[in-house]
Amino acid sequence: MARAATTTDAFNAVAEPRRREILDALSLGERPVNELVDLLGLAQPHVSRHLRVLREVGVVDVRDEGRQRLYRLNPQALKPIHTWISRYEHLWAERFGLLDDVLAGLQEDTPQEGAGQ
Amino acid sequence: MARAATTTDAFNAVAEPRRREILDALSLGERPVNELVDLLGLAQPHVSRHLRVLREVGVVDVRDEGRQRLYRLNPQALKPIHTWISRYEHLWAERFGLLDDVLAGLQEDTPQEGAGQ
DNA sequence: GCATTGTATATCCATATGGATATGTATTGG
DNA sequence: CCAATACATATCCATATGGATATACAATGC
Repeated sequence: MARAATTTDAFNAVAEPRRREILDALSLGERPVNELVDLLGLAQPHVSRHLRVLREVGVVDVRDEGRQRLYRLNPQALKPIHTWISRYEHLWAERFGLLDDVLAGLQEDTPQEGAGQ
Repeated sequence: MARAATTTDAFNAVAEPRRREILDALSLGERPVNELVDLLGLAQPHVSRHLRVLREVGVVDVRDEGRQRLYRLNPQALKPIHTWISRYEHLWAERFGLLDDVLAGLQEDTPQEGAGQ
């Protein structure tokens, strides 16, 4: 079996930097393909293809406006990524590691200092 | 040009579900390859290969212990993912969209209600 | 030293990628 | 109806994936 398709899920879709750039651009508001082409400096067919991938995983939506197609971010579809990665967030917090939290919970009176690296 | 290598960055590395499973397992503590093989139900060479990818992007570290190799999570390397995705977090919060925040900032006295999806 | 255990590496293979380019389709204007 | 604009789709191609399997290497025990 080969590598999972980019259209499998949001994780695979946003692994491509260009597609993240597209999402970043769309986070500022709806945009036609044209503008994205300019912003990314890619050929139009490439941008259209990237948009297709993003659409297939539900990360963007489209709307027809005359002969333009306005793409719009659908942030809900990014939620699983955030949910997953958030599990790890506390591990790189100021206080390093789990142990500090555990200890702090056990003896809640001892003042603490950030052991930030 | 083909798709970026899985070893290009953390984004590409964690696009593979099995590798996320490995990281989830390692978030509970250091583990030898053996245990990961059991946990994932994959063939040992596959697990070793996944671990290589994760190691190349710096998401895990290894330590030799006798004839075992103990893998350990290096959460720092996941930070870029969290940083990126966090840009979008507020978009799926209770209050939907940016506008609410902007308006709330401008007129800080008007009480607000959740404009739930 | 040799077998055993624990991992890593080296093939083989089907698949889909992403860039390039050409062309198809839809909307607007004359 | 034809040209122009705005996108989408259809190739072609090199590449590396991830699973399978066999094998190499390294440490331990006898």
